[in-house]
Amino acid sequence: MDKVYNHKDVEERIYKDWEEKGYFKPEINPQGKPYSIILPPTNANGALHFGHAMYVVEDILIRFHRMKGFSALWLPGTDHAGIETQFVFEKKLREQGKSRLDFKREELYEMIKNYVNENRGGIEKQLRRLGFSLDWSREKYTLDNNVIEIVYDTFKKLFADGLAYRAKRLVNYCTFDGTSFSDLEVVHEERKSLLYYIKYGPLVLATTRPETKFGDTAVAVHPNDKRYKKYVGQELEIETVLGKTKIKVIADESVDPEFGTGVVKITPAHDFNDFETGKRHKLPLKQVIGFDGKMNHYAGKFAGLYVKQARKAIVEEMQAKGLIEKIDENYQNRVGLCYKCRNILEPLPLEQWFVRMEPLAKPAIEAVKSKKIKIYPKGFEKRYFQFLENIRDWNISRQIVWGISIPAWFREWKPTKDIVIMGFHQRTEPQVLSGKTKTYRLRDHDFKVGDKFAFENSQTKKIFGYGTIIDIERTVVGKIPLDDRAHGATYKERKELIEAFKFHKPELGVTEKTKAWIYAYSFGFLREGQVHEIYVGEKKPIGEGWIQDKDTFDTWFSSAQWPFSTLMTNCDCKGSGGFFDKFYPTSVMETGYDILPWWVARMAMVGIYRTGKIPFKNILLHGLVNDPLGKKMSKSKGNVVNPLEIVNQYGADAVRFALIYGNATGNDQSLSYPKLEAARKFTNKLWNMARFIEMQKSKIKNQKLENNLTMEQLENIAKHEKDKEMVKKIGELTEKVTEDLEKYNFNYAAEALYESAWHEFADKYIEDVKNRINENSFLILNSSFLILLKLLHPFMPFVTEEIYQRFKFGKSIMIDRWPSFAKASEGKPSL
RNA sequence: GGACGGUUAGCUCAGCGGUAGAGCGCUUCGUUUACAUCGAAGAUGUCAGGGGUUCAAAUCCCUUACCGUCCACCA
Repeated sequence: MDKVYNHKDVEERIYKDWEEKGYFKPEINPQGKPYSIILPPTNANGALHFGHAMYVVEDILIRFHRMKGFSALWLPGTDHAGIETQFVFEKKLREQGKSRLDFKREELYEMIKNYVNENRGGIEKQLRRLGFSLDWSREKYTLDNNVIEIVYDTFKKLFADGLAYRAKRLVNYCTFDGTSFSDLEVVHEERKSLLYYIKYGPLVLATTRPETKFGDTAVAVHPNDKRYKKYVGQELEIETVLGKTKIKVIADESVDPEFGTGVVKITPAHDFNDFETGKRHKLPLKQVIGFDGKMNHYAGKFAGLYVKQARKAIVEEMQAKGLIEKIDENYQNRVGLCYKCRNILEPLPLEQWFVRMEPLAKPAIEAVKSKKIKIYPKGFEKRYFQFLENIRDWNISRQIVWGISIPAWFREWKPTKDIVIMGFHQRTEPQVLSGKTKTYRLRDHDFKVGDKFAFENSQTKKIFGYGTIIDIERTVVGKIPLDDRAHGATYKERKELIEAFKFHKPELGVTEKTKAWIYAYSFGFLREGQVHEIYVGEKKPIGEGWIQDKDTFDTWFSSAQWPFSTLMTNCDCKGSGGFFDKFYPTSVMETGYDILPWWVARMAMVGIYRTGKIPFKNILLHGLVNDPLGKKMSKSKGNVVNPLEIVNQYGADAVRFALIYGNATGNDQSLSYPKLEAARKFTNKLWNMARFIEMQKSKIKNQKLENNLTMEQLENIAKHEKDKEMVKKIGELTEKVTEDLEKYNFNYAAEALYESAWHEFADKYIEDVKNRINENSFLILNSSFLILLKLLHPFMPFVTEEIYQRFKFGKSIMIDRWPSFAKASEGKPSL
């Protein structure tokens, strides 16, 4: 053995050997109880960063359980990372003087696909460098066909249950990147904005966005504001930069009389608050800013200007016309920025797919409250609840090409002459508009599948949408499902349903046995003159004129399904049942706390919804690795440290140990070079302890001493006081490390191991035994060292394996068993 | 505007009800025949400030300050 441990001679060779021998597969413990972790999917196009290095926690758990005899599965996978990847690619295009707009959708998709394929496999190699015992034969990709199928099925189920619906709403739209984002993806930033006080006829109002005034469809005041009471309900004639126009004054509770002048302009198409106010007062949506970020024709001579330019030009002209009373230059507000390009997001009205969150969030909350899912460290429970309790519907449409296309089809509605009308009570109209796809009837409308009909508001007699019948069920009231989300309304008891029917047809004397018809339909709405039908399914429906939804799913929509989509598409290849049955729910979901709402909470919701079971039993969250000065690593700051360089320099074992040692689970840490150096020295110390023992071996006559003894055997043969003490200490250490690992107290275990190995075993025990070595004490020395190695193996897999193989003539430590200790032995022999 | 986390030795951080801990650094001595090193011994802290609970508080409660993070549609 060399005097110094050289990780470069060891790590690559050993990893290859492990992988070739199939040690990472759960099959190596065929009888074991299942233990499973799904690795958070890494960006297929990405490179390793310290966030990935923290997954060492998962490797520790997997190696620990594998040695304990579990059938342990650690399943890797990669994510197409839609927005991330498309934007990286677009940046490349820009460098070549091109843009995404120069290509057709299909072309762009192919280009990105090729680009990703060229880079794929990179991150997997890097994860191997860290020693991660991932079952690579089971690796999945979010764009694998069978994964996509599962994503489609989930979407279809959501649609059929009335939980996925299409609605035109204001979305956070980045006019630079050309896509909308979910609420979570908006970065809010405090900014100093100019607050303009603008004259609206006799009124003055304050706004930061004078350029949206062309989209104003009202001005609002608080209903109790005495100053303005006389104007409410009036139509004011006002002077604008485009000449005279008229505007209505409304009263709305949402107006804060204290802010500005207490008057606010209502621009439903460009402000989230105003959109809501507009809905309450049935104000028209007047979009004056286009998806290209430019003013449209409503802006008159300002049309074609970008928002910023338009604001400047309009303000100048207003000032010239004396329409601006004053400008407050010290006003602070928060603006929503695109998390990718940092441009200001424009709230724009767009028709998108939304997922109703409340029905999904409730069981996810309940799962944690009832301890079916446990969160570690416990402090994160609050954040989990906070997010789920205040959740809003999730916008899952993205206007990018790199992603899973949405299996939905639209077509323009062409009413036929003999269009049939189906009446809906006024109060059910909102249900239909938000995605109701079933209706119960007591009258046979003589519909056939494929028939078209118009939705009519029975009270106002107005047509508000169209539909095509896709399924008809003839039944009786008593057999109508009460908890049918696709019907919009759900009933707790049959009584309520019968009441509802009586409301519409009192003359029939409805009972459970009354005949009923259930019509399921695809639906389309009348909106601003546009009419279209919606159909959900992968295949183009029969009929003319269907066009597929051009959008793709939010990447997190597929990620949210990762625990079951990976397991449903994997098997143990012996035909004895799929991985889903065996490994779902997974044992632990381990990831950085920063994606708790983005990913973990959504997995909990979607997992429970789709499979009826929790997706994982435990949530374990690790902290962030900051730069040595404690600042968050980021490309823009230029302080990103490449973990591979650190691995090259210190060895994977040292990097792993340094990340665990002295850092409480879930806490952030700063990358510490002294700690890395200390960990490197620790690997070297272990190496030299082994070297010392090897040297002693030659002094011993009995050469059969290579076999390690169990704790029980050691206890029996220890004669010398110091030997007995050592055996006792090793037993206690085994117990402590086992407990700490089971409780996810990785740092405790690492610290105890470091302390015991170095300061007890090496400094005290070896120093003592050195001068009195004989066959008996050598056995103790050798065997307790091997136990130490096994305890250390989950943390430092490479050195421990290299030494172990030398001691055991090539046998792997990975297929040895975790040491058991007399006191709390699980009743299994330790070898 | 809400919420969470942090504030402990020069530095990086553990500890979270029972007389202050680790790594690195520092001081002294020793070793260089397991250890590009290692060992032995040592110094160093009103555990952010204030108040409270307790026989006992770095550890629980309240409060203040500073730092950090997350969430939130105020023109």
